[in-house]
Amino acid sequence: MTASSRPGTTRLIRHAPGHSPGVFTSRTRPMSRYTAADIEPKWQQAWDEAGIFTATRDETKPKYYVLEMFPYPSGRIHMGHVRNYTMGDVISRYKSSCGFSVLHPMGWDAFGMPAENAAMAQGGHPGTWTYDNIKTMKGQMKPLGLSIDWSREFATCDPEYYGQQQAMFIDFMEKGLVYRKNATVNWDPVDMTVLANEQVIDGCGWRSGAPVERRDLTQWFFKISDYSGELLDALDGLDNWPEKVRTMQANWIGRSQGLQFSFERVDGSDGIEVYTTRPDTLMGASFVGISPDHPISKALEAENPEIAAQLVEMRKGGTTAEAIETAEKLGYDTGIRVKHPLNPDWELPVWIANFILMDYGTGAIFACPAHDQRDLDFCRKYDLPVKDTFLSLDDPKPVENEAFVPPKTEKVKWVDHFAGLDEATGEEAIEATVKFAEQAGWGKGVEQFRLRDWGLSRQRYWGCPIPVVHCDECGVVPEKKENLPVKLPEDVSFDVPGNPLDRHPTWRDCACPSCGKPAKRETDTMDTFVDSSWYYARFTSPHAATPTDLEEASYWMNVDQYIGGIEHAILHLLYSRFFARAMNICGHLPEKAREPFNALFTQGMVTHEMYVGSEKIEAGEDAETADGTPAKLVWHARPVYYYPEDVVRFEDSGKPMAFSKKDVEEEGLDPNDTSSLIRWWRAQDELDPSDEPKRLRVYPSAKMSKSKCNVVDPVNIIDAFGADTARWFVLSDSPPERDVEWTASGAEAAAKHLSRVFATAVKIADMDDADGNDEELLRAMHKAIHDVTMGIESFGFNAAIAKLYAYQNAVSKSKAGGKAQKLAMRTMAQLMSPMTPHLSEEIWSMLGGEGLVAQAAWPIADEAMLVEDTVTLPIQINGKRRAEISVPKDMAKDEVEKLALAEDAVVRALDGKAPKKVIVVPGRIVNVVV
RNA sequence: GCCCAAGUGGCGGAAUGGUAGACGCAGGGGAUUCAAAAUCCCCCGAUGGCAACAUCGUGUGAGUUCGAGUCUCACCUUGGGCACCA
Repeated sequence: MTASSRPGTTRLIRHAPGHSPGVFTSRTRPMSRYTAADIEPKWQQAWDEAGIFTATRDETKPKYYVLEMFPYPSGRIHMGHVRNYTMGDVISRYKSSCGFSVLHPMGWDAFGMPAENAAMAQGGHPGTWTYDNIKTMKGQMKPLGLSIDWSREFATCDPEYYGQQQAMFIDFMEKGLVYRKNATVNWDPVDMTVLANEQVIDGCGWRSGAPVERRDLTQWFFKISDYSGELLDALDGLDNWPEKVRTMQANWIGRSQGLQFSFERVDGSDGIEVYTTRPDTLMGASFVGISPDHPISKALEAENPEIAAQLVEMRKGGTTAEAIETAEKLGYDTGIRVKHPLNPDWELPVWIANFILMDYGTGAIFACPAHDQRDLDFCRKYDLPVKDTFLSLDDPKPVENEAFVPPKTEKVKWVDHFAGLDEATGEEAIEATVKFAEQAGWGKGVEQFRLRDWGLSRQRYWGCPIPVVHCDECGVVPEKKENLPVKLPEDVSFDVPGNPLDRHPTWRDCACPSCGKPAKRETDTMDTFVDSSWYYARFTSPHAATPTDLEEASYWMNVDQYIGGIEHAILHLLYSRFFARAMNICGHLPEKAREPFNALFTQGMVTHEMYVGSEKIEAGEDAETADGTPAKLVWHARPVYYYPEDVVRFEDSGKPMAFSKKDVEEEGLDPNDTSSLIRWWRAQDELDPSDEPKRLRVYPSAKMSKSKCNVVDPVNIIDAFGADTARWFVLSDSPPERDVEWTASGAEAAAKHLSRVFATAVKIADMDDADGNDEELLRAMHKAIHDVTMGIESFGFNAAIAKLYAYQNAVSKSKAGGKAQKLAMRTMAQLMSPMTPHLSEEIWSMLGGEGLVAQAAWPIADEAMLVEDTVTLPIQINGKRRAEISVPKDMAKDEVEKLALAEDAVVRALDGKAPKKVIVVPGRIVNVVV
């Protein structure tokens, strides 16, 4: 019945008439062995010719927009890209099979510093570097067979794109969403540019890593802080975002509720506004503190050199985490006195204190040392009074050198207060106090946010020019929209630091859009995060003459599934959420797109073992060591990283061993002969255990990085195994949100599996269409359909792949008739097609599938086939499995119970007594309690 | 310091409150081969036992439940985020 498998013989490959793109007929060499290099280009061409990835607006179908975070064109794709885009591709292809009209675009986040750095280092123009890189990377991505609509591709450095960004900037200006102000900014001394607060990490530039300096500059800002409350509240609705990302954004926006009020000055001049989240501790006030950058501090500084000197000292403090932790509290008594709002006879001193930030709240506070550690440290240092306002109920002792700061939900006893009960929680007391102050009219409850406006000016060349003009007569005027784009000049040099636009001989010169007189262009360009804040919207109409085409945007938005790295949890995603709102206000996006990403998935990294050896190096001849020995006699080791391909790796009793391939070959050993390698290594170990310079240390799971040499180039993998293997591997093994460790054996296992599937398909294609013995296989098929579908739907790609392994085992062992086997194998092709699209097409056509598998409707599992007629029920005794019985699936409960109680193990356990209780869960389990 | 997430074999990891360890890797045994590679088949948590089987077992300790990897509380460890934000 089953035709014998004859490897090496050619086979006829059938395909349905009428569904044959040209490439089908050109197929000349049916294969018996899986050769990705032959299969993959062929099907990519077939997809191209059929144009199946071109997104088309089809009002009769539901739409689905899949987006992966677009790449920076650094020059080469890496495994992280492969993993990211493969996940998106699985979703995209799956949704397409399910009947959705899918949009799956790709573009380039192309502005930014590296292009300028390259220009500085090796000459040339940043644009040339960027577009060359894009070409290379696109060339590397194409072989992956991604279902991307390349007709929508753009780079953010295309004038068509950034021109629309400029148009939108002008719209934002009109709506009051952009403004210019003089501000103390974060200046990166290496990149010679300004950074947003979000881009300063531990006091250092996010890109350069250099400690950030403070500078006063006139800068452009987006009014993102107007949306603090909305951006925070809307997080609750983002059910399909990772909890982690929502928490990070909520912390970043940082809402607090408090009381704002003014301390009247004893000398009658303007009062001092303060903000506090603990107004209930007002009776414990010790002094009023103002920031060194507070207007009062600045005024005093101008007239008093002693204060000026003190302030220089106070502002010095570093911004790094350790610096803040160890920073000493510094203060200066201004001599100013203010009145306590509840008792005009109670005077408080006003101190300038280095720990008070100007840009949070009002830049001024009242200090309650008993219940705030910072205030307490300050008061102890300058010998200011410390007064308890409440005590612990359990341990009511006054504060010494540790402030008493219980959770706001803990009930405490109040010793001095003016509103609320004698025993109350902090929360209750705060509420009562705010109410009291508002009624008395001296204060009001306010909401404060940590989020500040987004400074977007950058003093760089390779970015989107800010489309405004500075006119002596008219001031700052937006460029006319018909003059857009304001293009970057081509003739620039990077031989000196600073902004080439500033020193360009003519680029700045222009006519004032308002009065027509000679004027100067703005030379700042936009932060590159602006470019990535709306690209998802542009993809819906990438060639429109306006930023978006509202009709297209209304159809395609929102992004149904966004996929990217966790590193963008705050910056990019917060800015994009703001931009979507601003674009809605300007009419570029529909109301529903104010929250642009319906679902977000953050994928893990691809890691690889790291191989580290050491090299003994001689110190410089002139150097001397501490004890005076000439340095050239001193040896020390320097870590040396090895590329995986230069390493011979094997395991000795499960312990990973690695040696440099060069060393092994010099020893005259065969790198593939593990047993002699182990003998060699063990012998070496016994002879001279102290000297093992040749053995490399193996560190697992390090993020792939060029400097650590633990990179695997996707191009090499595709050359060696094919795209389908690379795709299959990055999805298997680890859950997508976690890191996946790239291992050579894992990649080989993936390749082997695909070969097995192919071989099974070849064998089945040769069978005749006989019936018989089909039941078991059909059940396995429907179970696979069910399980794989569930896996994809829930982002459990690794689980879906495991089910496909199991299904392959079932199919290859099946004794069913040819007809059933062919159906089973076609279904295999369909279920695998989101992950391994090329191999799936090959198998599909080999087995007479109609058209392209990429266009076939996703199979639906028959529920009836998922339930077995007879089930194996485990029998538990007191919750421990002790036996099992096989029964018809719908056997009555008491029948099952009778059978269970007759089991040997149960009889033994009962020892003649009656069971206390018997639980029968139909089709699941029986538990006997004795 | 505050907030969040995760701890399961030698390894990556599966498990709607219902047979813990699916699937893969590594390892062991066998078939095929002159031999090897490739391929195919079997075994593979720990302890005891020739075996049937028994006992233990999902970071630690308690709890809820007929039944807990899964739910609750406390703790430990690791990873991540925030942090002089009043």
